Amino acid sequence: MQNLLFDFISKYVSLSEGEKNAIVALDVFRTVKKGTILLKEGQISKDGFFVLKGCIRSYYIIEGEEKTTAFYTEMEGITPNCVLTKAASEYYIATTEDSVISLSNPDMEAEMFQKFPKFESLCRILSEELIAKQQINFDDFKTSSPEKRYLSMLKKRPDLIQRVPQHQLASYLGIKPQSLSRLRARILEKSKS
Amino acid sequence: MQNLLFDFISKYVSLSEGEKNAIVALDVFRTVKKGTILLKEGQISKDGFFVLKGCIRSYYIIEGEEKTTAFYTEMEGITPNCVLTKAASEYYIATTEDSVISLSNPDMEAEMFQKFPKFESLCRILSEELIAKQQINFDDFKTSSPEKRYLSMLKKRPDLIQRVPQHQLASYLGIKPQSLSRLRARILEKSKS
DNA sequence: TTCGCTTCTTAACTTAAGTGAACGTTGGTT
DNA sequence: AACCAACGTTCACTTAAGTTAAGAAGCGAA
Repeated sequence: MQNLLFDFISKYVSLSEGEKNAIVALDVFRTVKKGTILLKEGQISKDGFFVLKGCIRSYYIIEGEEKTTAFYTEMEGITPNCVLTKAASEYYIATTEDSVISLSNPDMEAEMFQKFPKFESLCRILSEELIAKQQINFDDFKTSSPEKRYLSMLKKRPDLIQRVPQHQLASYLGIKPQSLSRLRARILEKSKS
Repeated sequence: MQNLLFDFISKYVSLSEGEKNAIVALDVFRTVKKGTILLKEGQISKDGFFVLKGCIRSYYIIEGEEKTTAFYTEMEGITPNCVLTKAASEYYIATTEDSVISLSNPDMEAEMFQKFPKFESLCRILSEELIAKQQINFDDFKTSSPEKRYLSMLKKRPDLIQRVPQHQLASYLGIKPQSLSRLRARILEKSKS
C-alpha cells in the first residue's frame, strides 16, 4: 500500500531508500472503517489526512443539517483548518468508505523538513498546486448553475457519483437532495428528446 | 508607500535593513490607473500582484458576460493560475480603482529565496494561510443562499459594497445584477417591519 | 451643456430551487 | 424473517433567481 504513496511522491521529487525508510518509520498508515469520524466539530486536532485508498469527506452541521463541502479520494489530502489556526474545528471529517489513509502533523513535518529538506520542497509544490486547484474549483462553482455543476462533475469526477450517497452529493453541489433528484430527472428527460 | 509592505511583512518575520533594501532594489512597486488590465485571458504572464492600496478584481468572460470571482484589496495578493501552470490564463485581472501594487514573479522569488531564506518561510506561511482562507470562503459560499452571502459580506467586507460597482458584486455573489437589486430591496423591506 | 454610455432599479413573466409530505426501496439489526 | 432507519424519488406548493424590457440617474467625452 505504501508504494502508492511513493509512486505519487516520485512524480514531484525522487526519494532515496533512506528517505522511504524514514517515511515508513513514521508509521503513518492507517486502515479505517467506513463512517469513521476523523475530526469532530470543536476539536483542535493536529492531524492531516492523505487518502491512499477510499474516500473521506468534510462536512458542517448547520441548523441540524449536514452540509458536505468536499470529497477527497485516492492521492488527495487535506490539512484541516484547525491544524493551522489552532482553533476549534467548525467541521467534521469522516470516511465514506473503508479506507487507507496516511496521517501527518506539523511536528512530524518539521522534523522531516529538517532531516530531508526535499520534503519541504514537496510540500511547497503541493501547496501551490492546491491553491491553484482550489481557485479553479471555486471559480467553476461560482460561475455555474447547479445543473451545470452536476454535468461538469459527471465529466470530471464520474466516480464520485457512483461511490457517494446522493444527499451528500447534493449539498456538495449546493442544493437539496430533492432538487438533485429533480435535476437528474430533468436532464434524463432532455437527453431522451 | 513601501512601509505599508514592510509593516505587513513584519507581522510574520522581522526584516533587517539589508533585506528591506534588497526588496526596494527589486523595484517592484507600481502605480496603476483605475481600469487597467493587469492580466488578459490567453496570456501566460509570470507576474503576481500584491495590493498596497486600491483594489483589483479577477473575472472571466463567459458567453460574453463578465463573471467576477474575486476582489483583492489592501494587503491582499494573487498569483494568477497561469504563473503556476504556465498555461494560457482563463481569466482577466484588472484594477477597479487607482491603485499601488507590488509585482512578483517566480524568478525573482527564487533569487530572493536563495539570498534570504527568510522569504521562503514567509511565502510558505502566507500560502498556508491562503489555503485556509480559501477553504473557509468556499465553504461559506456553498453553504449559504445568495441573501445570506450578501448579509455576511455586509458584515465581513462592508468596504467592498461601497467601493465596487453593483454588477460586479452581483456576479461575485453568484447572481445577476437584477437579483441583487431585488434582494437588497427585500432586505430593506424586512428591516422596516 | 449635451449626447451617449454605463449603471442601477423596477416590473412582469418564466424557470428552477426550497419546503413539506408521502411512498417505495434498501440495508442493517435484532 | 421482521423491523426499523436511512435513502432516494415524486408531487404540490412556495419562494427566489433568471430573463427580458423599460426607464431613471450618474459620468465622461465631445
